[in-house]
Amino acid sequence: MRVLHLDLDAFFASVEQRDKPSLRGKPVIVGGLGPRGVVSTASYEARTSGVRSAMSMSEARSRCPHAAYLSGRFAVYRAVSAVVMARLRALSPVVEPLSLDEAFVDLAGRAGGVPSSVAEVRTLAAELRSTIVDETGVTASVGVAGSKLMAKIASEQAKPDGLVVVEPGTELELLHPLPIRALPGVGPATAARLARFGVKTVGDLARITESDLVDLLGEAHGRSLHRLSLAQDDRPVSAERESKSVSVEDTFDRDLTDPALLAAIVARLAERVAARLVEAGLSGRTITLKTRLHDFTTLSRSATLPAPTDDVRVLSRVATRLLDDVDTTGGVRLLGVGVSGLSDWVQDDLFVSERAEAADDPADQVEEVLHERRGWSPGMDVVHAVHGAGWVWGSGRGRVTVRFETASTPPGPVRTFAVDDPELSPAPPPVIPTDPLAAA
DNA sequence: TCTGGGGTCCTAGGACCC
DNA sequence: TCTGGGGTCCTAGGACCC
Repeated sequence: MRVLHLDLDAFFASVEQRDKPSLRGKPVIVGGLGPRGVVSTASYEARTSGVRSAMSMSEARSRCPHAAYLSGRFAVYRAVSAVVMARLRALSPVVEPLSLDEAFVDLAGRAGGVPSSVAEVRTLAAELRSTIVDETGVTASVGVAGSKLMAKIASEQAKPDGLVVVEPGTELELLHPLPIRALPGVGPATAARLARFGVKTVGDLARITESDLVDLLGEAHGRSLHRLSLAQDDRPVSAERESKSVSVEDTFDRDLTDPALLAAIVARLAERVAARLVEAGLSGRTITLKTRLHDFTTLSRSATLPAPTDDVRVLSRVATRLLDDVDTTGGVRLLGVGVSGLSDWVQDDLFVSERAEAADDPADQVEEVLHERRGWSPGMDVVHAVHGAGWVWGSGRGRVTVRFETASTPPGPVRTFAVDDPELSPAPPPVIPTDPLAAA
C-alpha cells in the first residue's frame, strides 16, 4: 500500500461552486463556449443529465439546458491545484502530478515510510482529505494500493469524496469484474477490437495469452495490457518528468480558406510557442505544424533543424513553410504549431548574437549563421542556378532537399543535392504578409 | 453546429551507417 | 554482384489520457 492516488472531484466545476454559492447544488458545466466548444468538466448535478467531459457543448446544452455554462478560470484552478500539490508534497516528496486535479504519491518517501496497516492508511488518507477540503474548499477522492494501477482504480471507485484502500492480495477481485475500459491504455479503439474477441471485462482479458494480445495490439500495448490485466504493475512514481514537447493550437469558429490569413495565424501560433519556450528556458529542434481539415482529418508536417532554437523568427518561418505542403482549399478548422526534441539549453552563442545584432534583419542572419555553421536549415530560402528559387525542405547526411515552387504551382517538385553543390546558394526570404488577421 | 487543448507513447517505413 | 541484419534518425499518423 505504498502508492496513493488523489483526484479532485469535478474539479473546475467544484471551484466555481465554491466561489459562487448560488451555483451550489445546481448543474455547472465548464468548457468552451464558442460554436465548437466541448465540455471540460461537468458537476455531479450535470452528470445526472448525462453530460460528460469531452462531449460537445451543443449536446450538453440539449441534455441540460438549465445548467450554468462557464468558460473556466484557469489561473484560479492552477492556484488551487498548487495548494493541493503542496499538501501532497508535505506528505511525501515523491509526487507525480498527472494534471491540475490528479497526482500519485509514493508513500515510501514519507517520513514514517510505507504505512504498515490498513488502519494507518485510513487515518493518513482521512487527514489528507480533510486538510484539502479545509484549505481549498473542494473535495478529493483517494485510492491507496500497492501500485499506480490499483491506486488509480481505487480512487475512481471512491468517487465522489471517498476513500478506497486495496489490501494486498485483494487486487484481482477488485480488478477482474471491471470493464476493460477501466484499464489505462484501453480507449474506444482498443475496446472495440477486444470486444470482437468477446473480451469485455478485465478478467476476460486476463485469460488471453500474452502472445495473442501482442498479435492483436502490437508489441508494447499487448505486453503492457497483459501485465495490467493481472494487476502486475511496477511503474515507479516519478516526481520529475521533463516535458518532451510544447504546442499551441486553435480551433476556429468556422472553417478558414484564405491562404494569407492561414499563414498569418500560423505565424501568430509560432509566436505563442516561442514565448512559452523562452519562458520555460527551453529550445527545440523539430517544428511540427498540425492541420485539421473541414472533414476532421488531421495532418501533421514537421521539419527538424540542425540545432535547437527558441527564436520566434525561425519557428515562424519554418511553420509557415510547412503550411505550403498542405492542401487547404477545402477549409481548415484547426491549426497548431508544436516544438519537440527539446533541450534545456538555449541555442545561442557569441557568434550568433554578434551577427544578429549587426544585421538589419536578424532573421536572415540567424539563418545564414545556421547555414554556415551547421548546414542548411528547413524553411531557408535558396536559389539553384539551374532550377531556380526554392526552399529547404530537409537536410542531413551530406544532402539537402529543396522544394521548388511558384505562387501558381504549389507544391512544386522536390529535388535533392549535395550540401556543397556549388549551384546552390541561400537567397533572401520573401516578404511575409503583414496583417490579414484584421480582416478576420 | 457533432468532435477543445495540452500532452505522451507507439508503430511503420525509408534513409543511412556499420 | 547479391544478399542481409541491426541500430539510429526522421516523418506521419494514430491511440490514448486528463
